[in-house]
Amino acid sequence: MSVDVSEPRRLPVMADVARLAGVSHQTVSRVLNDHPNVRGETRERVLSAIGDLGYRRNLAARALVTRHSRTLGVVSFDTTLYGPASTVYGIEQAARAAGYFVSIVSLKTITRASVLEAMGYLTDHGVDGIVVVAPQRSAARALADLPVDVPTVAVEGGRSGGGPVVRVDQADGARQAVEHLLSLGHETVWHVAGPTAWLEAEGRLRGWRQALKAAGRSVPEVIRGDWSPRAGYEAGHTLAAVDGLTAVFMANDQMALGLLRAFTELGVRVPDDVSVVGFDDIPESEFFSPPLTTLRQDFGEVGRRSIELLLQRLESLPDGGERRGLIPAQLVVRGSTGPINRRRSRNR
Amino acid sequence: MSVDVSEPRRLPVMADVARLAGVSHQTVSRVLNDHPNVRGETRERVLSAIGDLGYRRNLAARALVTRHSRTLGVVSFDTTLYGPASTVYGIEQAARAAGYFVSIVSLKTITRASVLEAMGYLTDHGVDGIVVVAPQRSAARALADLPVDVPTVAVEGGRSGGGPVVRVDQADGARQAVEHLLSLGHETVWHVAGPTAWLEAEGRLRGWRQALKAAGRSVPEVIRGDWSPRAGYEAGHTLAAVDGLTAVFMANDQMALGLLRAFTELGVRVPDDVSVVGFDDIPESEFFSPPLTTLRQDFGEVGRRSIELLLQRLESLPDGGERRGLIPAQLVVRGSTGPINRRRSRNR
DNA sequence: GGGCTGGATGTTAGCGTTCACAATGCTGGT
DNA sequence: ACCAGCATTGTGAACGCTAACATCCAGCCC
Repeated sequence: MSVDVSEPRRLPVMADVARLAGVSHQTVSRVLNDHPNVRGETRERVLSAIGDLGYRRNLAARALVTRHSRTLGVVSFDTTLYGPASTVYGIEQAARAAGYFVSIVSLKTITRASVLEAMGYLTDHGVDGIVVVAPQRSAARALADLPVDVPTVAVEGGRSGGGPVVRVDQADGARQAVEHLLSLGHETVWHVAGPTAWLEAEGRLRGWRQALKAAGRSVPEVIRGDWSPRAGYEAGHTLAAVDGLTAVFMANDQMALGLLRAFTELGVRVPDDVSVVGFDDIPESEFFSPPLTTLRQDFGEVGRRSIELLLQRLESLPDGGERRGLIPAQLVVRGSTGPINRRRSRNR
Repeated sequence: MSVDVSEPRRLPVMADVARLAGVSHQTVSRVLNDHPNVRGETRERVLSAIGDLGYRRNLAARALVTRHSRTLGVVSFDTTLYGPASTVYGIEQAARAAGYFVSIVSLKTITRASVLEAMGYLTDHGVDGIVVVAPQRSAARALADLPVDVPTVAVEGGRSGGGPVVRVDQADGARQAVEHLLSLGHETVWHVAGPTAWLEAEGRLRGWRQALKAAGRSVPEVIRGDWSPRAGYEAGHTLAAVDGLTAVFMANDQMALGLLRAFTELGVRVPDDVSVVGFDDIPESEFFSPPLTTLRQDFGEVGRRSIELLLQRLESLPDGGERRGLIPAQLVVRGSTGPINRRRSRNR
């Protein structure tokens, strides 16, 4: 009795396809790479041999000789947060649409060393380009004097080195928030900012301050948070004790949520007593109590633009002159802001 | 006048290191791969040559000959959502800790075809193993009869094929939710479920139903949502009209938020009139109004366990016998649940 | 001291692809 | 009828690494 010990057959390689189609391996390669000079009938024959064998080309071998991998690297900080997660998602979709693959490194902490290590890791793996989504000051600095020679695009990185940067216009968003509140009759606007290490936090802070100054209003003391709802909650307790407070601009929606919670506990009514504006427009914001007025950031567009810029450099496409993508934030007015109520009867 | 046209110098390769260190390239390879039989002094020499030249090994060449890439693939659905994002994050951290790299494919829609395409894409790129984070029924089916021969682990996939699966014990979580509510004196518990296509939704639904039956309670009609806050909001309007309603178990926190919003608008007090339990414990839940009682899923642990199982298969580590990781959900009691209030005076 | 063991190192041959160049055959203009 | 020119196809040599085998030499036992 002979058992059918099927050979541990290797996966088919180009030579196998060539043999079956009765051509040389080079012709197979030409078909695969859409080389123009292949006779239609030959192409058909090769294609059907590929189909029969279930051949798939070995990309490692290809990468070895071409020196590119059609893989893009992404370095990101905390992809658990809505903003980075959405941006990475946008990047991934755009990259794949352009025929690229995406490898990702999520950093727990952003330091010059960790960013550099991540980029080294990615270049070792032969990525053709890198998008760095790391909106902290330290990441921006790490990028500025980069020893790596892989094309790179920064997201929210505002680097000094002049490399391409894609970001949302934070300062302008903050300006819109302030002007919206002032137009409702508020005398001034308080601000709970994000950590100083974050460029986005600084951009929003700057926009807020400038808008107030431009309108000739007093600029209240800045309160700092760490983006978390808890920080907003604590800020809420602080702000509830401020006399004459009527409007607050929170640096992100999560902190706005914490603030709303604190205000609810303390009997501060929104928007009757105090108007609140957030930033990000996370999916939950529309259903806060009250629904949050906030600034929408189009993270998908950020991802797309960064891939676009990266591919421009990679494939030396027509430059378009545009080295920076500045994407506007969009004010979404909901129930958490309203006209100032001068006859309010808050009890503190 | 002679211009110093510096050669477009290639990156150093192993042969360059070998020459500088006065050894053969194979010895360099041995040093790099921690082969035991290299004299200490030789190793030092090689290492310092590597340092001087800034040599980094070419992983494409390595992958070509070894047939592994030390890269793991992740197929995921909508990494914008908190759950998938956290899981992917956990996977990435665990993989990197184990010396693996992570490539990711995010799917917009889950179909058998799209999952298969993603996996083909990943195998083309030579990944050594794949984690599929795609908690829909269709993804589970796609995995069941997989033509690809790469080791795979499913997350939340509960496949019939018997491959390894890591998941949170949804049904048990739902049971905890129901028992918590019953213990507070509620007669029965309504449920707003997720889409039928999602295995998690079905698991929670099953657990809810079984727990009610086990306690001999009536099982109300199921309401379906799509996980979004808006769906919860609409369910809130429906449920506010239900007579005798005192407790609701929402299939996720986002829908719970929408429900809370609807109840606020309609004057239904939580927890005085109705108690509400969510599922997920997103960072925002603690700051809802009121803070949400919910079931915490340890997504990081899910990621770690899935990598652990995958590596077991890849490196044929001691199996541990465990082909499935079942991770318990943990009840977090907050302000949205309370004892039944029989003398309530709701006005409908 | 001769053969044997085993550590340390070198040599050679791929891995599967693309690139550069060569070779072939066909067309058409003169 | 001849040759240029082009489309089509084939040949051989990289790409940079690891695996397998070969070699050398020291130490050891009987």
